[in-house]
Amino acid sequence: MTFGEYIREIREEKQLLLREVASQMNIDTALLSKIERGTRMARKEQAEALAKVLKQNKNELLQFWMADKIVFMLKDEKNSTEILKIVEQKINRLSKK
Amino acid sequence: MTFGEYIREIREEKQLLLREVASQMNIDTALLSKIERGTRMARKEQAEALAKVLKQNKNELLQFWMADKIVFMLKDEKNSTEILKIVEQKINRLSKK
DNA sequence: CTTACATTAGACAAATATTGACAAGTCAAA
DNA sequence: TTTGACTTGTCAATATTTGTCTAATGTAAG
Repeated sequence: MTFGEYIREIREEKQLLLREVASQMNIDTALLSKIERGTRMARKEQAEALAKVLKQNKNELLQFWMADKIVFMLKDEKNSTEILKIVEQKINRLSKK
Repeated sequence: MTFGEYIREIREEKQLLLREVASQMNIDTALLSKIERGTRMARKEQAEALAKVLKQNKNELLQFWMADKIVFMLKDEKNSTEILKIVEQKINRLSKK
């Protein structure tokens, strides 16, 4: 499930309209529609605004948002698993210091 | 070790000058210097050109290059490990399909 | 010290990419 | 057919990235 699918699900659970949520975020309805459908990437501030409007844990949603960005980078790579291993090693080394 | 550190090591092993490698890549010496020092990110084509000039395995170097980009995105995140887990799950699900 | 050459730093314009809004479109329910 | 929710395409404005130039710094040899 992508970030967009996720927030759409929450929005629908809460029975909110695109128009309502977008308005609270101070963005165009069309833009929110695109974010939910994945044709546009939310900016960090927008992800934060979404957490607020949809009453979600901000850090958790931001993690999801960031994960989405990385998945997007990797989605066309045939060696994505291998790349992730390298990343993990590097991150582990970084965090030790 | 970052991508830049890595290629600098190889270049020095081969006793090549920045000027020589940059010239073969058709870029300015200053730019290659920055790439090696990590103040600029190489573009994909430049990473490929480096593989060629330094006679490295292209796919391997590109993996390293991509890993570096992701590490760069995650380096300021406190929950990078958590984020990576989410990414892995998503990637695994994607590759199943 | 000077010279010569390698590398680096900073600033800039040009090229690219991202962003948000608008207008027009589809779609479904009434 | 009207209404309201959502979607799509396009565009100008803005922001970011890119590569180069010049000047600075480092360094080894004479």
